[in-house]
Amino acid sequence: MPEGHTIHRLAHEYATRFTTGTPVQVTSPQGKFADSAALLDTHPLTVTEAHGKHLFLGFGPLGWVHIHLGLFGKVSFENAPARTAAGAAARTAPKADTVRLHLATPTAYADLRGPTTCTLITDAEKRAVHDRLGPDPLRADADPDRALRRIRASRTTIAALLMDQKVVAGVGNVYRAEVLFRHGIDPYTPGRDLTGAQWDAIWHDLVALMHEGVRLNRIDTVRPEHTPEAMGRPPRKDDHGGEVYVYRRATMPCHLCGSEIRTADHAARNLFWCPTCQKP
DNA sequence: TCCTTATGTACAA
DNA sequence: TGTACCTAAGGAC
Repeated sequence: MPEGHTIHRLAHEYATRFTTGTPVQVTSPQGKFADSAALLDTHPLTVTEAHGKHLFLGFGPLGWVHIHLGLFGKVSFENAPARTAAGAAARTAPKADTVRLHLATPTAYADLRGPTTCTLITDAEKRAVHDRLGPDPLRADADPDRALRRIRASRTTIAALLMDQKVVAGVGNVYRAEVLFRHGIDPYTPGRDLTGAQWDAIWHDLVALMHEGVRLNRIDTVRPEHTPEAMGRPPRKDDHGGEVYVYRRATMPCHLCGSEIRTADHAARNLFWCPTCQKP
């Protein structure tokens, strides 16, 4: 389940295994990508790229596979030959195959499941995707001033603006909640009231946090002085792994001030914040 | 075994 | 603002 760090890591993982000049076997066991898979089958993958939560697999003149994981999408990699369909069927329950995109070489394979987008697109269509995305803290070409101009022109809350991929690309619900906590910013602050210094701090923190996310393959936002070891509290027992300040900690005490962490439905997502540490 | 939930987005009204 | 879509894990029974 992905925020931008996941997608950048996937771009790197696909590249490591498949941009080797070796022809790649491309199939769609689940069927929804079958026609395009047939077109790409046995061609080499030449380059991969990520912008925000969008992933692009380049097949040279044949175009790009545009992937968006949505809320549930996942990719699994194996550094081993793929089992044959017959072998796989013998080993698994007679449940429908959910693999939308299967890439395979003699030494590795990758299975994509549950994406909201997996389509073959042209260079022009890819450009259009980039054009509607804001700066990505994980890309070297990102211009944070572009984001600030949109933020300062908006009455929408900074919480909602951070999730708007036209404003900033790659930030999701966890980084949004955590970066606002780390800078003591009330999530309901209107964009136009955010100071340049606040945005500067948010942006540079996102760059650092998200690079760390790519490296660890995990969202970890707690400063060294606030870790469970440093503060003598039990580590987080949770499926997401990383240590966080507020994300999914509703009703639990704030690590810094002890106040109950609050949650609210905000623009169709769950927002989490500390009412004491994040004052207007 | 069923139900809920989820790190997301697009589209309709 | 509500709804549709895609999958799998975890918890309640």
